[in-house]
Amino acid sequence: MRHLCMPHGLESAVLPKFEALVVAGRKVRAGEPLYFPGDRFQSLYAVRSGSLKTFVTNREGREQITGLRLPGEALGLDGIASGVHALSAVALEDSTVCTLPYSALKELGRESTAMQERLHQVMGEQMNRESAQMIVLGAPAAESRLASFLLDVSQRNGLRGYSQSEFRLRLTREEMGSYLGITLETVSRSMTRLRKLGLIEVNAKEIRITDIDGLREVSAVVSRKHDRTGH
Amino acid sequence: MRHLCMPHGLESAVLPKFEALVVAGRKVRAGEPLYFPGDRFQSLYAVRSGSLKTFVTNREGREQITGLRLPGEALGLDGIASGVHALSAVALEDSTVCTLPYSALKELGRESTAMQERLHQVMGEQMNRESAQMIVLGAPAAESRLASFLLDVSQRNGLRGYSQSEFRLRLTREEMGSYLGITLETVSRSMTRLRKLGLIEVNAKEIRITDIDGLREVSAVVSRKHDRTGH
DNA sequence: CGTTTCTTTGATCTACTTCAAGGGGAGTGG
DNA sequence: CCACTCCCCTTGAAGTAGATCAAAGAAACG
Repeated sequence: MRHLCMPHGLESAVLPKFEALVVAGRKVRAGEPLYFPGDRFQSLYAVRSGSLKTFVTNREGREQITGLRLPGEALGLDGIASGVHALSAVALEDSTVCTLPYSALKELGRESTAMQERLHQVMGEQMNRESAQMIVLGAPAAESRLASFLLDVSQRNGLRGYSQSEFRLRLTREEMGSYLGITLETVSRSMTRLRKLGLIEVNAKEIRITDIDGLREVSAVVSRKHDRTGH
Repeated sequence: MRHLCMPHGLESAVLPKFEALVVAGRKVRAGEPLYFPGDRFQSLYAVRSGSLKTFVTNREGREQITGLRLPGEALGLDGIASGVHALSAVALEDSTVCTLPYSALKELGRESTAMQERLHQVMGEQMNRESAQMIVLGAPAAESRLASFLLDVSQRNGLRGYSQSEFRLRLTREEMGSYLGITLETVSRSMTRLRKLGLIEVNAKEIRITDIDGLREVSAVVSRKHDRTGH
């Protein structure tokens, strides 16, 4: 469990203190919120089991998905800037999260360089993940967006020791579409096309990647040429 | 100048130390890089004058713009996670930046709570800015993307005491398009449409917002209905 | 099991891309 | 100071990927 709450790079000296800090895992049922926009930011979370989505809801009530959090990943950073959460976080299935009170985290950061660095690193990763997503959204076509997304999930699964080639994606087609900037129908059709290309197998939410290199190729295709930069 | 290098919320006690830390402003000529992907991450930067773009270049040499940095804004965070910069940063015009060595920044953070919080805040703002951009890219149509972008720049200008209604945008149409996920032609056409709606005046790179509320309306329009969420 | 929600697939429509061509504006060199 | 060049921007015309509308099948859930 400590494993999932703040995995890499912590020197053993701080570990006991760190563990004392972690509030016992909290359960979040499928469909239930972990936090809402406007909630006071008090803690970071780490997903221990299950998965959650983050999103904003606009005036018209449209849900724009901004992220998917898998086991071992951090959650809640969106509150750091203003002290108030900017996003909604809702469980996609029955899940558990560790709670890391921010005040204690800050204190530990002042005591231990490694702890401070680890915290910065987590934030930095979050930033980089978001720019990467901007890149996906910025240019290419629907099919390659979906391919990028599947590769991303696969890779993140692998990072924590789960299967890279087979996983269950709890997002609906509509949620994926929202995340990828396309409609649910286009998600569905792209899924079918990838399946017919022999790159993946799909069984409802169960995804199996059968040709990861092929998928990488699709994800790299810049079908919107968009591209007279010529550098 | 201290003003632009780390403005809000620093208690006076740390200020002298902080100022000692800031390496004298560095000049970057129009078109010149501040850093490249792969460069070792050693410092954060704050734009003092001018403006810069950040971007990644993909295999095919396409430049995908990920951000625009105006005076008073932080730059370089993309290196925190891995110790190596992930993006390119290039000046759009003759600019100056302050250099804030990261190691010293960390140290100061350990000494002063305010300093630590300020650093976290800067990172948090960066994250939130990026999710906001994902939202722009995720759903609506070209015209509202452009409107959102202009409003964003306007608001950021206002935040630092510059004019909210009139500014010079050094990005080319192609760069804006890349940032917004549309082609340069569509940027141009959308610009024309906003002009004909009486919302902005355009003179090459000079932008004047004449009807900010109208612009807000356009930015909120969800023309791709995309939207059967019905929450 | 029946009801609701999600997914797939088809048919049409449209906004944006692509291709193309002309018109500045800024900088450079004569 | 003009002429030349290089970019960048604008606008037009045509093609297309993806949105929208629609309907039926498949899971999920109580």
